[in-house]
Amino acid sequence: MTDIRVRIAPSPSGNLHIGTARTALFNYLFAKKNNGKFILRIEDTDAERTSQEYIDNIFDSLKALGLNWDEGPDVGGEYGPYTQSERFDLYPKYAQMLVEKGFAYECFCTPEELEAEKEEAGKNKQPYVYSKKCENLTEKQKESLRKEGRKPAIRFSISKAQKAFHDSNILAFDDLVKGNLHQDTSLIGDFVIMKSNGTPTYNFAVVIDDMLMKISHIIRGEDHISNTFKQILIYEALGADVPRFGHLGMILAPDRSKLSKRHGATAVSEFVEKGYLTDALVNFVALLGWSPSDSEEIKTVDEIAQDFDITKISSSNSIFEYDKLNWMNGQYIKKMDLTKLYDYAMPFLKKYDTSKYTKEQLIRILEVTREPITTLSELEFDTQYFFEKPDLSEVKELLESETSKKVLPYALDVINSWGFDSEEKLHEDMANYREYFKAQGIKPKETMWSFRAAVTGRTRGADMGAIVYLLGKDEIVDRIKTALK
RNA sequence: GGCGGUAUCGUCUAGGGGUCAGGAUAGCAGAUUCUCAUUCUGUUGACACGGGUUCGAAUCCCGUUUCCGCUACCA
Repeated sequence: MTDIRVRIAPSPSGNLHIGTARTALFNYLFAKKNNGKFILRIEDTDAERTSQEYIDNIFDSLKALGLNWDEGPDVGGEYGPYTQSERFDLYPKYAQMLVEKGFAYECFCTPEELEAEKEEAGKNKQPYVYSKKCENLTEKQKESLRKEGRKPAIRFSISKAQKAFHDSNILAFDDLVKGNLHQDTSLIGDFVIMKSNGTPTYNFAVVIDDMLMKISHIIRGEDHISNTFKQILIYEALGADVPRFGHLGMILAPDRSKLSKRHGATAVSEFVEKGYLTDALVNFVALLGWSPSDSEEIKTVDEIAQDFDITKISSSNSIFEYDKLNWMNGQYIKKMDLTKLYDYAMPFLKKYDTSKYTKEQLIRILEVTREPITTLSELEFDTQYFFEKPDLSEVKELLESETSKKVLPYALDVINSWGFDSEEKLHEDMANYREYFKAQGIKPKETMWSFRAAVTGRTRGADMGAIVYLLGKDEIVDRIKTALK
């Protein structure tokens, strides 16, 4: 059996898209499950849209997701270079080989001529396929065209390849996720493989690269299905082994359109900026199409890899809804190691002067505020009262209530006896404080509402004992006094 | 338009000739807690449609429809 080698080949014309991340994940999982190699190739043929910033973003995002590659531009490998722009000298000779074998030919058509063909087809309501008028040009004709100053593109002859390797017009292959797929290739026009400027087109470059990099399985989005037929024919014409293909359904926005900026975040890095954990992101995105054989949905990438079977992936599109992502992210936040949480959370607390607390105290703050949150970005609001005086406008009414008028002054009376040197003691003291009013018919809940409102300006939040402990006696007294004014 | 793909709760999905069509999330209801949070419990909710085949179809077949993609000298 040949070595399993898969790849992800993003084009650095933007930050790493969540959809690309999912494709990368499935490739990674497939490689891990089958002891294969996962390869990263940067397809930067389109120089105008490429930037180093995007390349870095792709590297960083993939790493953050834990999708480490075995071969790639930075780590190298046997089949480099792994950046397409560094491979430009490779393509012409393969194109030439195809021309010599009769599977490709020079095309001198101008954009205007091509445009006219298309218009004509449109007028007659016929699907457009290239007319092949350059396929049988004589040397003489080519020479005179060249003299006119025309630079030829190279087109691939679909019909010749199809005839050479197949009995009918039908080209079929067995897709790893979709099963048998087929297409009448007489409906496909001869497409350009080398542009007149000497650079390869996508469909040609991928085949050459995948062939040279010995890619055994190509797992990608179903938007590539129609390209697959063209690519298979190129492999065959080149005399290369045809890899296995697997086409994944797309990720759609809730309105069933392509996931785009107007739906919110699209890049992995944007999700991270919004407070999503890469562990949660990767877990969530795996569940779009894949489902675990047991009922446990929260799993690490390694655990998923154990259970992964490309064949059992859903072949339909799936919609990206935040509901479940949010829930899952919350689960990860709740279970996260506290020092790790500290590292991840601090960037979201930039707005505040955190220097008045020790690292241990800050960790405690995070520990007591993490429970209800869904994204790390909520931390800014939820920890606000630890760093700033509370805004009492939202709880004005509550503070003016009868309960508050009894409960708050009394707190001031007894607070000196509270055990501020330990959180545990404070909990007891506050329990007694609640009991005192409970005896007077005020529910513990109500007592705490007033107290919490005075101290934090909120009606809900972290454990009150922890808040009082972390803020300290003087601050609490000061806040209650302010609230009573 | 042509070609290709797709179809199970709102969403992600499991299953698949005879199941109360299962789970997760969201929703709703209740319980616990100092907290309209968390957690826990319960609950609403689906086989796109029309024809076949069959004792029996959500499952198999045919057709329709939906939605998605492709239809470049972009990738």
